[in-house]
Amino acid sequence: MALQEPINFSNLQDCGSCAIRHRAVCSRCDSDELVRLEQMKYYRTFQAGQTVIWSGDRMDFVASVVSGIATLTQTMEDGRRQMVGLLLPSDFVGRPGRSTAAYDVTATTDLVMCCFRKKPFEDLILSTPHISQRLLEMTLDELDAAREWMLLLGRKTAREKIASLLAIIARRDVSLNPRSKGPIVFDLPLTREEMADYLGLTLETVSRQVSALRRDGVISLEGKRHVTVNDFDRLLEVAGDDTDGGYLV
Amino acid sequence: MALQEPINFSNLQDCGSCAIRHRAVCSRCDSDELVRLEQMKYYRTFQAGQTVIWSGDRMDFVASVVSGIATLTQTMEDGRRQMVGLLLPSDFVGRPGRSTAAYDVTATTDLVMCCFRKKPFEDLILSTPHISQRLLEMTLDELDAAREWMLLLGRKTAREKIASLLAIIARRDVSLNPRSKGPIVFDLPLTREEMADYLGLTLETVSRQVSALRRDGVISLEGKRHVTVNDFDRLLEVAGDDTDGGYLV
DNA sequence: CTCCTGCCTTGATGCAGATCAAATAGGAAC
DNA sequence: GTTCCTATTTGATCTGCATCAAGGCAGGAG
Repeated sequence: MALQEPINFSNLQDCGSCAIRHRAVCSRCDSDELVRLEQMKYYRTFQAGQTVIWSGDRMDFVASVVSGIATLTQTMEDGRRQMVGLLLPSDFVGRPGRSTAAYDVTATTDLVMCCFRKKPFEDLILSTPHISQRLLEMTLDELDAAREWMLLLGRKTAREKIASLLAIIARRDVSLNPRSKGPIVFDLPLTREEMADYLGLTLETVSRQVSALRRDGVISLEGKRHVTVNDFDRLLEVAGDDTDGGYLV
Repeated sequence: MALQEPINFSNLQDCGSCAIRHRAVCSRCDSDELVRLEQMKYYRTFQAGQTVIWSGDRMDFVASVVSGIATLTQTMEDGRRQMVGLLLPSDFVGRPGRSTAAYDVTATTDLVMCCFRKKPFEDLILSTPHISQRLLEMTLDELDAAREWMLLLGRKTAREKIASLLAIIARRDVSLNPRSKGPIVFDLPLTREEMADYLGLTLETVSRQVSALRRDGVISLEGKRHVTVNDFDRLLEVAGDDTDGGYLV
């Protein structure tokens, strides 16, 4: 098909060559099941900063993040905000059997999502254990992550919170671009304010604690976003995590 | 069988007459599926305060809470504790496909659990969509609850936290013993320290804030555990929750 | 009855992180 | 280059909750 056109995600991409094929909700599907999924899927793109959907809005799709990063946040009436999820490529958005969004979903970077029309998707998972089993597995992983975050929010100090967040991002980065040796280097995908919303802090405290970790030699910074983790074990220690659990996954 | 013996849960109870039959992981099962479940199930009882399992221990069962209340807690090396889940009757414990416990599970009251041997249960859910679909639904509910708790832990004040906890317990109590009118009355199922571990506070702060809510007339206390909610809307307001979402569910 | 013991309350004080305020640093538009 | 504009840093001060420290109270054992 129209190969010379500027890329339009609407119909171009087939599941077989999808970058998240082996990790997303569809990872267990056989080719028949993929055919059915392709019939109900469409791509949507968002620019960094755009809102994907507001909490309470009608939501007639579920989706997988294909590329980019999105956030889930809750907001209180007086404006206090808490980020409750960070969605990375292959993560799933939405809930079968629910008609409205429970959280604000925002594109933190440019974002591509693979959306499935909700009704057909709901019908499909009733007949396709491969999808619902994978979805169960992913949901259980998210529940574990949420509970780990509860420990962070309830009991960790600001310094430990920052170190924990950096450790999580560093881990993810290593798993995506494995480099055999040398310090871990990455760009922060979040602003100071977004970090604050994730960690239950103010942006000033985030800034101060990042500076403190730099002063103490745990990390180095070039510009505001580019981070070098000089000693990952040291970072984990500062994060208050069990050091023995610190394998890079 | 031996009807005159003191009650032994091992073989006595059949699923058909089970109190949580319609809410637990088995709620969608047909009678064939129940027969298979019965073959792999056994009951265990715990006294208030007993530990069901320690984080990291081998866990060769999954289970439903039949009666009583259990807690899930995480502990850091230095002893800081955060409760990450409160398990009520019909709630599910354990994770298919995982061999060790991820959290400490403790009986807060006397507790009866309906345990399923893990390997047979895992085999069963592969062939029984009724169970895995119900489990998915319950896991998604828990994820929502965890995320609501993240907002509480990250952004609410001590006063709001206490009010939120009381509101949750009050809601649950109303849904279990609906009384058409009058103030909501219940016994706290948690000690001040357990409340503190749930809310990310110290027990002293919990005690002070409970006293403050009593002083302000939001609640009344008889003894340390018996609570009367004088005005539920007022309680929700203090909790910082959307008042319009305050229907009793 | 008294003496524990576990749970809870209350008071005094300290400090981590919030809040208020200002300065600085990069980009983008021009 | 200059001028905005936004993100970030840094400083000064305040405050909510933690921490440290005494009791109080109810229930069980003797």
